[in-house]
Amino acid sequence: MHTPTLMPPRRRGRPPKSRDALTDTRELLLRAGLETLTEKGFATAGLDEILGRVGVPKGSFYHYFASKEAFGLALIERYAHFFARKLDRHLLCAELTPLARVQAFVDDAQAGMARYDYRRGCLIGNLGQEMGALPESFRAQLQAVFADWQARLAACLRLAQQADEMSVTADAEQLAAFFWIGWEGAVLRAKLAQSAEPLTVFARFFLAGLPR
Amino acid sequence: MHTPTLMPPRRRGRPPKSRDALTDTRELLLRAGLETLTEKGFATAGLDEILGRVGVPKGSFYHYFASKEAFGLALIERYAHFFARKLDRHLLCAELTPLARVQAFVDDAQAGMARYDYRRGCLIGNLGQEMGALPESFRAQLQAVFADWQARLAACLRLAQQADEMSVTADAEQLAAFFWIGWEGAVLRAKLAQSAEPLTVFARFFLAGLPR
DNA sequence: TTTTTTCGAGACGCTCAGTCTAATATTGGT
DNA sequence: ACCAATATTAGACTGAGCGTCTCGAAAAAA
Repeated sequence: MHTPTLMPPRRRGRPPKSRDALTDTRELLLRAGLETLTEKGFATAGLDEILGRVGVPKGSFYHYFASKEAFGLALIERYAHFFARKLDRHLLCAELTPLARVQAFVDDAQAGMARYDYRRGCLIGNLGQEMGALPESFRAQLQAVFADWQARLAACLRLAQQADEMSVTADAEQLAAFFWIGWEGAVLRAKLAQSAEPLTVFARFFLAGLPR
Repeated sequence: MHTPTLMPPRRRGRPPKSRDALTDTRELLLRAGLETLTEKGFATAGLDEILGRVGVPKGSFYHYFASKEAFGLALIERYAHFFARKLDRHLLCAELTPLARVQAFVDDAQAGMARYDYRRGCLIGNLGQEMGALPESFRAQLQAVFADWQARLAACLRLAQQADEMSVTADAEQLAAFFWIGWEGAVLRAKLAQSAEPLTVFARFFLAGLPR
């Protein structure tokens, strides 16, 4: 069962102090977890699968994480952070008009999904869908992440209003909420259809529907 | 473990010919499966849980269904049928203008989610999200269901164009696609937030964004 | 009646997730 | 240089769920 796919055999005992990001076990686990959970979700993702992927034994896992639940919460945090950075990179890009920034984000996300053949979705969306079977502790976390994304997008939309790309009477906050509500649906459909079309369709009509 | 919750103890042996919908075992299983899968999804839903809920032993299950996968496919079919009827009830309602019919569907769905405290979502959306871990046979089925819903809504939107509620230059088919893409996201968020707000927000902006 | 068909009952094996304990290597203090 | 404390790996262990199988019982058909 253990097929340390491409990692060198791991050494026992307390490790030397210096660990780079490529050998740090905790780091490895988080990365592998992210990949697996974005593809399969929380409940379906087997520990053994994640472990096998990076050749880490179970003992190590439970050294770094108190439980699968704790692991999940750590992943949310990490993913939220990663995503917020990506969002900022686009939505704060001074070289583009505010609405062009939104489109830039969409293009980026699209490329991201294509890169993995539309097998991986959005961790937050995946887990949100699974709330029915997830520890209740996840709910607040996930909602907080959405609130954060919404705030970032709303700020960009307000800039769009200032730049006269959109009516100043519109409610930027609500529009941002609308975007993320629908976006998660688009990601889900893209996974199902194994195509970028749902993403482009959603983005196109979102932008087209914005009050002038 | 077996707590035949509220069903009478089932009788052994070949059953009499007449079975009403309340005692037919296959029917019972499908109903219970629908409840559980809309809450939890496919992978998470344990057979034992579904079985325990209606007091049906495993032997019966595997008498009626070749596998959990076959059961899932049967559920998709049944849910799609149920939903198509609901859709028609609203979208073909002659007493309302076409766009009012869309709103009527939204209101209905909203009430439906509230009835179960926002724990149950859309079976098709749930399974779609899980495709990464589902038998590939599900994919085509699920996409077909979405295509069907899209066609029904598109027809309604074309009526809206004829009734001059919406620009005749708009692409009704694409708009219908847009609706379902986002709607699934809204259902997902409603489950997460345990509130109808995502549904209303999505519907409001969808209708408001329609080209005049 | 006798035979055949239909279905319910639940034990069984297998796989796999998640937990826990023991073993092993490194560090830091003296 | 040694020893204690610490960090990490190794893998055994438990329990749950899926799918199978055999058997039992009752209605239907002959």
